[in-house]
Amino acid sequence: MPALYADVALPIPLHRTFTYAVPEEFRPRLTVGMRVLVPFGRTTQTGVVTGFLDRSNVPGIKPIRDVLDVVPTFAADLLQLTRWIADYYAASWGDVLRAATPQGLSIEGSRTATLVHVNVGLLLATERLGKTQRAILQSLRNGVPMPFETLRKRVNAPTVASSVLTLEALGWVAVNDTLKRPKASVRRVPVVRLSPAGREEMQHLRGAASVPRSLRSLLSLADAFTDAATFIPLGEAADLSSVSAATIRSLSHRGLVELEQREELRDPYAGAVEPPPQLTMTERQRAAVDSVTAALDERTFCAFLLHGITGSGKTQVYIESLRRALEHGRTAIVLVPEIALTPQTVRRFRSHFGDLVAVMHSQLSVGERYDAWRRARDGSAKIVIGPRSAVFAPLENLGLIVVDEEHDGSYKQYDATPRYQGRDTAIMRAKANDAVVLLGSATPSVESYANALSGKYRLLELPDRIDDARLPEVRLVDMVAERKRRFEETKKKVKETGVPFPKHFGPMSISGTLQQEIALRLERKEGIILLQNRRGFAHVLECLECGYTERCRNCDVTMTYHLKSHDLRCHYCGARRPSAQLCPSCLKGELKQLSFGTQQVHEELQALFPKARILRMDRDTTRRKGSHETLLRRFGAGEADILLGTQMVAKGLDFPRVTLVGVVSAETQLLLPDFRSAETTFQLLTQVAGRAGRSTLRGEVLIQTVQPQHYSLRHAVRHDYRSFYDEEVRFRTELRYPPVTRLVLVEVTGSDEAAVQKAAEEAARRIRRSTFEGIEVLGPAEPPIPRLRNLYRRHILIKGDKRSDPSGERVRTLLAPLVEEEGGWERRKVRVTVDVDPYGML
DNA sequence: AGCACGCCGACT
DNA sequence: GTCGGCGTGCTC
Repeated sequence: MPALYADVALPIPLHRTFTYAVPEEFRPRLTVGMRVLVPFGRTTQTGVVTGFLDRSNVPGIKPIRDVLDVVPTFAADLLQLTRWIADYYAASWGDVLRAATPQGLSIEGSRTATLVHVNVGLLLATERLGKTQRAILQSLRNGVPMPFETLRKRVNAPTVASSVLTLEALGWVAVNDTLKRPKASVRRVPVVRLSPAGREEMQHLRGAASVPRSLRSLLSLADAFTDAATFIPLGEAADLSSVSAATIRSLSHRGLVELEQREELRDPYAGAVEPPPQLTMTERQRAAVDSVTAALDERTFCAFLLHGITGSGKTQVYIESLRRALEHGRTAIVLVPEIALTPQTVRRFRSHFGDLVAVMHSQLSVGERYDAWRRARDGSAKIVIGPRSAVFAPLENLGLIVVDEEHDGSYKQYDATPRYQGRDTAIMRAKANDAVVLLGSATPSVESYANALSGKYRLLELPDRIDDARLPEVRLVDMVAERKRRFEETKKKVKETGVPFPKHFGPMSISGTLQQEIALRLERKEGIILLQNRRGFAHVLECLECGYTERCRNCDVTMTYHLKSHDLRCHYCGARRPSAQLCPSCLKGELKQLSFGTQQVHEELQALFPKARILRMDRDTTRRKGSHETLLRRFGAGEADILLGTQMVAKGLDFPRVTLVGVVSAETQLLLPDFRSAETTFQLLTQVAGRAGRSTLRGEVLIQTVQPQHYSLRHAVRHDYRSFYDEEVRFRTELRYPPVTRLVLVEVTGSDEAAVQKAAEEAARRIRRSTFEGIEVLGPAEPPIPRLRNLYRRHILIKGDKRSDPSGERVRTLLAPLVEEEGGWERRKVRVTVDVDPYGML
């Protein structure tokens, strides 16, 4: 018997479900995983049915207003997975489900206000009304219903509801509950073909001496069809035959052609199919594929870590493994870092699997994304490729999940709930589906490599480059020594020639060594890539006398100097300020730029090599959609000699002509106040080094640094991941960081610093009250960026021993007093966010 | 997260 | 005396 009540998860930060009555009419067809429209307070929400009940003693139960699905949006495995995310990452189930729903599928209730009173002018003239109320009446004066949200923006008020409702009580305004249509829908196009009658008529006409005027169009139309039985789009038929769409429609009225509406799938990557290149695998690659295949055969969960150096052919292993999964009649997901999801990546998979591949990408339109999701669900797509959120692809019979560049930080959502890790979620999903996970990287995360060494994952290694190309030679350039040398040289020159000593002997970003190598490549017409990462940490103005730096008044970080506009900008909140010439602190020194961003390096390079063609690639030059692609293509085509940019250049394409990679300063990454900085430095350097010398030409990499003795750099020079790992894991163990511990970062923010501090102390007290063996609670502390977008911040860091608490269950009990008591203390003037397994901790 | 209810300062 | 500020509590 169908149940009377349903539990519904709602996209609100309350960690529980709500019970609704299921009206008679919905009972036969409503199932778990379907989206429903429910009344909630004074609003309407889209929720997901998570279970059924035969009885409930919740007082004042309301009925479900509508059922939005015919087929459940969430199959059982996805419901379970989202539940796990909610539990593990301390988020509400409804919020997780919303994150897993294709964009545009949710329906939001919205209230609209309509003017009822006839004469606004009279009201405004005669009645005594508040400012907001007057503005509302003004906005509504033309009688068109307006959603509260629009109204709120129009009158520029923080909230508009109470004022409108007052006006409603006075009888001047009517309030209606309306629903916004979902943005994504199925697109249909008319298609046409000749009907049997039409085909018969054609036979007659072809034999006939003269064609009646009324049938001439049929004759021309027939040319458009290569095959009488298949439908072609109406527009196409009209174009090919020069018969207007209206005429074709009239032919259909006479029964000579058939018109139908066909669902069309919006696919921006359509036609990107190329014949696959011949696959000849190395012994190692074959062994890796065989291991994956064996696990697929067994139909049990198994996780592999594929450690393959750059250029070792990891993608081929992915492709062959995917092929095997498909042969087993199973489906697959390929997760890639957001930045790597380029048309080239897609084309590579499309060339092997054609239309069986569906692409999910945040840059697709809502409709395109919805169609990709639909193709996954109805089984017409067997492989879904996409970033983090593609882990929620509604595939049935999932056999394989590939996580490319598994160490990449973009798998962790850090800026919104749920703060989940896509790679770890993939592992949980595979586990629940008896599927195989293949994590691939040239520089595995310390966490994953530890799992591989402990036997939790199986390690597959590709230690050789596929084309037998040699790894590039990597050299460190000691910038301290370099500066000293340059100082001595200048001094000598001053002595010899008598020219005055330069007024500002500021640091230069390009060392003599790097300069020489660049000159050599320019002469040989070989490509050069220069990396200068972290825009926000460069371009800083410092006082030459006292070392003062200009800081943002909202965010308390050093501001960045922009050459074009000659002003200072905050990288975080976007605030601008003109830059002072004289130090406002000591009033003596001059403010000068002591470190470098891509723009500064660009200018210096151009001065050193006036003839060199330099392409700059950073967030400023790639803001426009597709410009990233264009820049890479231009460089690849040899339109420029030097590609200069931020981390983006490390993840681009392979350019055979590149023989020199220069890292302007390893410190920009290494000096970040984060426990992972050595790891991310090693990863970045290895990755960018991999850009050099993929062809027959041997590549060379120069890394400029002030601490050439640092282990991260030393091991990067020798391409020695394992030694780096050993040293890094020792440091992590000593300081009790992952992988030996599990971190939970509790952040308290608010505009009242004292309140933030107080709330943070209270939060820390509550956490400590229930602490237990193996748990360490640090803080509250001021984070490296103590103020962001005018909000003060405090961090509390929880370190939990992973061995005694492998699932994180026990650590979660500590968070209960923070997340369960939604009201009360934390609602005051501060916000508390919980980030389990955080990435950056700035 | 919204939204409503309710209690205190600045305006007619 | 009211308007509307935000602190507090609730939503099936």
